[in-house]
Amino acid sequence: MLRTIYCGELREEHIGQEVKVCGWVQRQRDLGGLIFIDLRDRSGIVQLAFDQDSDKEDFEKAFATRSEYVLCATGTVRSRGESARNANIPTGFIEIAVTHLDIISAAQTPPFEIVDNSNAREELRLKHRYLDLRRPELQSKLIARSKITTIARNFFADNGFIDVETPILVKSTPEGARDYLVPSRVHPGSFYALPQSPQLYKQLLMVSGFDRYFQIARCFRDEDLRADRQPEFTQIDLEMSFVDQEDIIDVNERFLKHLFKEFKGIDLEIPLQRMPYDQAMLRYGCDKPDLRFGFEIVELTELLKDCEFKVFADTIANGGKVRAINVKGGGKFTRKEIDSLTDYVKTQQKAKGLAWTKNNGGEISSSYAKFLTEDENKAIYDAMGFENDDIIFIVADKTKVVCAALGALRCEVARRLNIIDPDCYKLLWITDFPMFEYDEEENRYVATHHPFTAPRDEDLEFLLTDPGKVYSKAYDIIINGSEAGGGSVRIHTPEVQNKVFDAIGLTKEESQLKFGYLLEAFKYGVPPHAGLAYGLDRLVGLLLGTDAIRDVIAFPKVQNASELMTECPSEVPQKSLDELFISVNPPAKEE
RNA sequence: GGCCUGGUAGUUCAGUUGGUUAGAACGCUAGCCUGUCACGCUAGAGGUCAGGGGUUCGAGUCCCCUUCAGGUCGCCA
Repeated sequence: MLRTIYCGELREEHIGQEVKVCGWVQRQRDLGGLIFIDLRDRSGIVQLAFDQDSDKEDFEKAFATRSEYVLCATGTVRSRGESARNANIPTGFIEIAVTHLDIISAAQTPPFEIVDNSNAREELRLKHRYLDLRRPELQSKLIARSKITTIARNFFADNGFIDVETPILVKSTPEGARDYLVPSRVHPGSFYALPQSPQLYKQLLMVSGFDRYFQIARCFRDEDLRADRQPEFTQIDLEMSFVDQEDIIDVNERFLKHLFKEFKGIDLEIPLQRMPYDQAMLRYGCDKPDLRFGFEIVELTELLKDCEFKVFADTIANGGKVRAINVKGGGKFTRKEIDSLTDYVKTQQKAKGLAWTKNNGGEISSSYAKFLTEDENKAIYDAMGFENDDIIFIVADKTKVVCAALGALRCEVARRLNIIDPDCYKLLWITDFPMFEYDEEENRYVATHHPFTAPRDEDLEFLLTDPGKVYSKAYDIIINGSEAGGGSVRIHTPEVQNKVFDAIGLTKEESQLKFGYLLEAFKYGVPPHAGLAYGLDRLVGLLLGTDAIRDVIAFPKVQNASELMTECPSEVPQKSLDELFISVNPPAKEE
């Protein structure tokens, strides 16, 4: 071993001891006859000291030392003089009087300084991710992620879950997200897919009788990226047999309580709040409501259906809705700020606009009030609980657009008003999702969750007659307005499974071709089963208070799904393509 | 695929109405300095203003295209 202790672990109790430390040079301070070096490893920083008493050769090495050199130093821990202490760092009361210094590796000046709160642009940092990862801030995030997975592994192991690895090369299932395809050399023209999730394998493990399955599983989706979406991501994936929705919710509430206690020291109150999907859409305009603030959506359609204002009346006459939120403390928004919010709303599902009334210190102004009667305006005030310093935002549009616009707006104003407490965690379950959504482009129903989700028992009769009326036994766990995980009770009879395939327009032949092995397995004795998967990257991000999951992934991809450091994906030699019987038609390039 | 924001020294940025030789801070290099810890002081090097085209007597600045990065809508069963 080159080292006897980590830099950041040294304290006054080590004074007098001879130690060996290794690390990177954070900074060298040359005072002439005296040189200090801050040596950094993952635990922190310790000061190395060199003076006239030091070995002459060591002193010259210390003089030649530059940022990010890798050093190994042997020396004696000594107290710093009373006046020379640095109370700002944990090792600030001691230093190492170096008796032997090895420069293990020199370093070029890095392209950006390795310091926390680095302002260097992310593009550059990602190109040199190994340097960015030297920053304590990023190191602590990955260390935290490791703690969280350890807590999860231990919890689920303690609760009887068995960790099983499922394949990475799987059968392509073109339902849902795009697959990453992997060609097979020994099967020319045939392709594996990378799994979007271990969904069917974990169900088959239930058929096999493992009863409780758990895996920290890498998943892949070839879709566009977002701050909280990477093409490869990690799930904490689990499945249980002989259970229903309540059992899944129970074990996961206990897990979350344990996780929040262990990792954040927060006592989570369980059982958590639950809200059916329809109610969430009505009150918050989305299926992942952020409950850290109010501004609930209020239905005004009935109240305004006979009004003279064409924008509202026509929308209602055409089957649309008029709904509103009351932003407490928004009365002070300037016209400019309101315009900016209007622009923001227009980016949501192409909403047409935003009507508003504000009360700024008793002075009431409005974009629409003059088109309504006094009674109608009064009725809106009453319905909204309109008071001093409030602003009412109204959106009139198709139901879907109203939900999207107001749902996004309430979050946006909360951000702008800066009323979100970063230490506050609001968790809830969203339940009773619609089983199907109608896909306008494909002219058919598609599964909202996935087609193995069980319909509610009471809705079974509508499965083929009126799929739009069917709700499912699906549930999402929402943390601070972010979907941290989701799951469902699964279908476990071939009859129901075939009906669902039928409802989404899959013919017998197609379903046999895509999922035949599952249907076959279901003929041999299936336990009722259900499960859930957490988005680990998002969960870690939420617990660390970062929106961009890039920050909690060691080597993330950028928005066009490439990796700046390795520059993948990349072209391959023609020979590799020939071996796979693949020919590439390059996209037409302009001369 | 659409929309928005950004790209000026190694880094982070400033750069007025289009006008002389494009600046600052940090970093870097060299010298001085025995208690610094964002050490200090002195001097110095460092620029294809993302790339291409256009307007103009003159473009970092205005226009067009391309490209890269970020955000977002579509997409993500």
